[in-house]
Amino acid sequence: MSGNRAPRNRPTIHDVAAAAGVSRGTVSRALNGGRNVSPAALEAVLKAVRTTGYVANPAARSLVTQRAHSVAFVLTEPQQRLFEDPNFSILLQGCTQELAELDVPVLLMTASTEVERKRTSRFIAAGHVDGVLLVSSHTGNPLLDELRDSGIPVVACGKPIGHEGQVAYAAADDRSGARQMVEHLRSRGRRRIATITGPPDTPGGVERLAGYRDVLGADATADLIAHGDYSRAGGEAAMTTLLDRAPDLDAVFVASDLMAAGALNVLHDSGRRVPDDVAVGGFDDSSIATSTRPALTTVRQPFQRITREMVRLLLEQIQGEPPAASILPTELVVRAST
Amino acid sequence: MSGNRAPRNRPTIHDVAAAAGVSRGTVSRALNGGRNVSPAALEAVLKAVRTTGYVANPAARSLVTQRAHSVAFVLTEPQQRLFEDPNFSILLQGCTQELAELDVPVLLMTASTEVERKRTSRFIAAGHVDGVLLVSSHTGNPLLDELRDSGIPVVACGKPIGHEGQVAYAAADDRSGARQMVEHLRSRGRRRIATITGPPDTPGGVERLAGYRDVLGADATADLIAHGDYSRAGGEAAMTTLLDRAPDLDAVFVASDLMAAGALNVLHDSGRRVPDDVAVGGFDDSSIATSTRPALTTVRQPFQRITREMVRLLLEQIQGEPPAASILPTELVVRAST
DNA sequence: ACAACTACTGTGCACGTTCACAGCGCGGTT
DNA sequence: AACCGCGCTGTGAACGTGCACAGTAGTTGT
Repeated sequence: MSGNRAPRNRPTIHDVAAAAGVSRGTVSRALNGGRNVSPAALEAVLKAVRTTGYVANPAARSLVTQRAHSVAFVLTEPQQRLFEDPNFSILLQGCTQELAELDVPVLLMTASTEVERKRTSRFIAAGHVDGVLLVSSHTGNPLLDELRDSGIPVVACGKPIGHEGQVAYAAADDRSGARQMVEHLRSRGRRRIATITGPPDTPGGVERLAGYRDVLGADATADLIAHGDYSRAGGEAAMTTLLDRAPDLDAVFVASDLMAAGALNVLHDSGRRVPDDVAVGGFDDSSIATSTRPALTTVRQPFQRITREMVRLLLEQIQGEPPAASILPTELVVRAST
Repeated sequence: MSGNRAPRNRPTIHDVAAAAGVSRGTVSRALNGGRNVSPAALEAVLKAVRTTGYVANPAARSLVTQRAHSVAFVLTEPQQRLFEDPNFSILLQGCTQELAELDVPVLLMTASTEVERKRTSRFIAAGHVDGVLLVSSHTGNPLLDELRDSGIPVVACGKPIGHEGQVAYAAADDRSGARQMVEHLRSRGRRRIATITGPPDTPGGVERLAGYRDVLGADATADLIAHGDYSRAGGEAAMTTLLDRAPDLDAVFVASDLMAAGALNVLHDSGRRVPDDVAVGGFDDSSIATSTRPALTTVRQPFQRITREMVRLLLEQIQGEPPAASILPTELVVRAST
């Protein structure tokens, strides 16, 4: 299968021990924690490590410690999302950076198709990683059940509908964030406030709609509510539907910035001015929000805190603690579109 | 350091051997390749694997095979790029998918700061991965030298300036692509064709400018050339400079779609119509190209082929073959902006 | 009949590390 | 004098796998 293998000249812990004039055990102790090692031995070991260029073999360490020292970042969404919606990139980048500081590498895996899901599931069950960061908005994916059954620590991003209390997660306070936005639109004097929601099988789809209803009550009539799928095209389609059903609307709360960008295009094409005729509010405060024309008023998700919490919750579970949840506050960011 | 460890109930190859009534060696042979195994033994092993739920321990396997069975995807750019510029996401997604089919996971690592570079370098030197996919446009990063010295297989994305012939790489034919675009602009009757380049220490910055000069010759005067940094803001700044220096320009070839999006905004704000007053051509054909107004004429980079070649070149090197290069053709995509 | 070959199987070893245990010298207490 | 605890150290035993080697039985060739 492989070609001729080069003679491995990598120094082992034996070489370091010999160079330092101590035993393997002392070298190991000196490098891991350093308890019960005399200053003289410690110095000799460190010097020997420097001269030999020794680096511990991760496979050998994993074999005995039963720890992979790595975690998986699993995306169950269609892969296209990874590069259309900046949210996923931000989450990935945040988690990677957070974990890199702890010297824990991140394995990127996808599970959007049946084949991929099986592969990923088998891979994780093989013990290749110590834990899983699961980014999956849609519910009903059997991967979460499989992971839970295999007993591996998991942290979801966003409330895992149907698994609350069983699976750890970190999420923004979607409902309260939606309330902030709709109240803001009202305070601007808007009375016919429509909404474009996320898919009803996602926490963002459910919670942000609930926040919208909290504020509008009976004013939240069915003609003012259209469903999107978090894609730009979905936002365009939903906005078209809304204009058709309620041409007199004077504001739209859109459940994601990407969909809001699509909605802005449709509003522009219909001849309406934003915000003069129609105010538009987004959700996420992703990089898109500042590049639309006009710049988007939106609800900032604290992504940095979310990724930090995801990592913390995962490491806690790896240490043996039970799964917990973290819900983080959002912030209204007012720009030119409202 | 860790809590109380659960009693490992994971079945080992011993358990499978016992259940199948054969020896460990036979199980190993049956699962790897299956040469010299009797049909009866093979079936017994497969059945035992099913009943026990056995999955090979990757650490133990790596320890003996001296292979990590994983590769690293290393990004040396500022991290912000990962989620602002869709190109990186596409490369990452493509490589991940390509490798997933071979059951090779991808470790995502960054090396934008000094600390990160050292960490990544040390990590790779530890033998945690079999090879490196290096996405680094800027030259002069010492990581490439470090990796080469450590003898690990590396494939760069884009020609590694100053390392040609030493490091394998896959890249689009930037120069020829730029020629295609500038010739297209000329064929539309444009005569004052400006360009916004990439940074001069990147292959795209150098080659695409060279292609522009190939076509324009003496018409490529200095006032028509502005430098960008592949960011949207950089595109805006460069476009502003160009309009200031050459207000009579009637076309711009921009070395990336993201910068072109920025340029479009500036042109719009200056009251110019695209393409009536100024034609705009981009480069990449990233997802941005279809979401600008008007949609962007651009040069398509064959990202799928690039990632496929990167993976192929890497696997080849891991098998012991010398580093090679792959240069792939581009394609002009005409939309509304020219 | 004997040797040689083929197809298959079992066993020992090595991979490089961590961990538990035992041993050591030393000073202080019983 | 015997004992104990303490800080430090070396040693053997895993961890689970793949591979080289030797060995077996059956078939073929001379």
